[in-house]
Amino acid sequence: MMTDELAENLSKELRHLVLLLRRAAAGQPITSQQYAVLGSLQDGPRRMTELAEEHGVQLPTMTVQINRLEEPGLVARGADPADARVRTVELTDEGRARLVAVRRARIAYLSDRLGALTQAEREAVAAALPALAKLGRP
Amino acid sequence: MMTDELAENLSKELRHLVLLLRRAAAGQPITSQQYAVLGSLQDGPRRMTELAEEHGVQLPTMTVQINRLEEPGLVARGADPADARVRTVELTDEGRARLVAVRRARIAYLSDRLGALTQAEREAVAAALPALAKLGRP
DNA sequence: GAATAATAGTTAGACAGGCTAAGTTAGACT
DNA sequence: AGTCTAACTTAGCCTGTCTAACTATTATTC
Repeated sequence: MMTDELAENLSKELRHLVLLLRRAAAGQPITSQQYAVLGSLQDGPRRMTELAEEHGVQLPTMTVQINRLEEPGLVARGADPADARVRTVELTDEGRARLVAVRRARIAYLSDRLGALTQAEREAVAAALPALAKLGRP
Repeated sequence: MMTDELAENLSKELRHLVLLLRRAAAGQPITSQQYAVLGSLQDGPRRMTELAEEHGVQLPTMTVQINRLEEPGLVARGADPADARVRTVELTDEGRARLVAVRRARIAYLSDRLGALTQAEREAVAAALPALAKLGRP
């Protein structure tokens, strides 16, 4: 297999990316997961099932996540008028503000880190992003 | 800043990579972190402090990790003859076997996923790996 | 149309992974 | 000898994840 060597190298580097992610999230008022969930809500209300699927977790996990975002008022639960079993979730104004602030901080951090690369390295990262995105969602 | 747009896109894709990592680790006999720690031991014994630093965690976290690897006999603790405060950790034969098996499974999974990309996409990923590695360790 | 299935969520209990604070033991340094 | 520092471990807390079991609602089927 031609891809085996690449797979091996990719496997080694995934750990570094986890560390990068940890550092990018450090010191922020919400966790990386909470940020991701808020991001899913920015274009309007979603149902629990959708959110769970989108984030690759089971429903109970999403219930817990949403509980923890609801408690400080970052999201609000609603109901689907067409189906009383369904709970919808949407951003509050405060949640939206938080999302924007955290996004800004994250981008600033990554931008700073990217600044430590050479121009060629940045271009290589940019060129690989679509493929990495594709890898992540089977 | 020129890098801001790249940072924004990278930020978006990091989540997909987390999912990739989760899937690559799913169904294996040890967790992703445990695998990473075993990997650090393959070239010989290490001290706790080294391991913690290398994995970007605090010492107590590594203590717990090693406890969980020691209990099923995948690693063994030893002593440093020169300094009685230091604990060393090394792979057992079983730990080494486990490491090899999990590595093989991970690579097989990633190789399979990479097979779903085009040749050009694989090349883009390969070209970006060094830069991604550099990003992850500041 | 009542009984049964399936669907959407939640609750409860378990475990890994991470942290800080505090304790222990051993070396280093006046 | 006495104090300071270093290397670990222990304890307690939190997040993130899971499965199993429960509730409530909708869909199906006879």
